[in-house]
Amino acid sequence: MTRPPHQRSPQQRATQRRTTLLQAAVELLTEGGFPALTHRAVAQRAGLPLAATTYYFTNRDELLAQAFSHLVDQELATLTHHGLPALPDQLAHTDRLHQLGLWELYVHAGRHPRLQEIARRWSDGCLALVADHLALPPHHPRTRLLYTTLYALWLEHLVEQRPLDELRTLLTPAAENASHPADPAT
Amino acid sequence: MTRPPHQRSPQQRATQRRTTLLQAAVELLTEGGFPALTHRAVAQRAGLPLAATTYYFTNRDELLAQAFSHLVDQELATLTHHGLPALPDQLAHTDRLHQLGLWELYVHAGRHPRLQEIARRWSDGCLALVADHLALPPHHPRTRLLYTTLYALWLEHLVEQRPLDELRTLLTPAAENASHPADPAT
DNA sequence: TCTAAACTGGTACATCCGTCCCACTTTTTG
DNA sequence: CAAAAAGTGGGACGGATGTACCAGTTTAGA
Repeated sequence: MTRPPHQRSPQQRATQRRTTLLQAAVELLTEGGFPALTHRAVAQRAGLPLAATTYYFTNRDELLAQAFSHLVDQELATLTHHGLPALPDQLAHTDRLHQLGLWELYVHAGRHPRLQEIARRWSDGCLALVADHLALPPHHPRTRLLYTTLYALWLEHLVEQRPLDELRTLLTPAAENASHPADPAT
Repeated sequence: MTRPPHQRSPQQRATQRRTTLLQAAVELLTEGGFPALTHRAVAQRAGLPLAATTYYFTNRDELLAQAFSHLVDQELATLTHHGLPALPDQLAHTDRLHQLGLWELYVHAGRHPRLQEIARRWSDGCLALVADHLALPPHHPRTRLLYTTLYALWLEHLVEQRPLDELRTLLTPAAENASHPADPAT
């Protein structure tokens, strides 16, 4: 036991510092939006000196990109773990700003080609999730239809804080019928 | 001729200055995103002194909110003038960043209650446009369905720069059938 | 063991930002 | 016509930010 028990080797300590910084960046980003992502804030939240942020990430843009990637990975993992039908409950219970941060980054990617590939990974992951739910290939029209509807209702809920009823009914087994509005009632 | 010909009365000059500043703010916002909206940049683009921005708008937030409102008005007017079916061509031809700026502001509104009502005006306007296109009430399931699909495909195109084919087929008259994937082919 | 590389952390710098202040002119009001 | 109000423009202030620098330490490879 020549080392403190909570850190193995120095390069392991280094990579742990990296992820600590990344996690801090993600939290700040989701809590306060883009302006909250400053080197100083990240360092303080991670309990590390300011210079650590510039040492592990060349740019603020770099930090942003990697935080985005990190967030996408996390969110996609959570989503696949809980399954699509649990999405409405998750939206209702987990922090709204957390979800919002992800979508802010997604839209932000429209201006930065570097981020675009990450944005595509996010939407591809969501589409795959829907395909899995329907047991259909991703390119199938019905998969696409449910995907786009989900996409829109999700974001609309986050931004405008509208009720989730529509989304809920879409994801119940009866959605098979609901997504075919062939019945011209009213 | 006691006045220069290009300005009538002083309060007319004042309101014109207001709108000039607002227009400059909208342009900067759509060209460079949020960080581009600074008092100095707005003043410079409008050809006015820096203090004019703080004179006509108490806050940067005020300026942002009014610019957002201005942009929504503009865009909604253009959209209703050209009609929904022209949307894909418009998306393909007009500046992508311009459209993107609007959606950035829309998502940004999720964090600022003051902006939320403007965001709702935007989405309500879009929904009304779709309802008009289909000659159905806004609450009709089919209206909602086309609206959400449009919403998602539009934003996906802007952010990820994916082709617009899907959107195009949705808005052709044949969309009546395309939006009912009742045919379980494949 | 010795040297080059990686890592650490404190600090300094130049820049840009929002906002305030103040002198000055023009317009409206009583 | 006088005085109050609104409009105008130049400049300054305090604060925050990204990033560079550098002295010191620790680790890895010869």
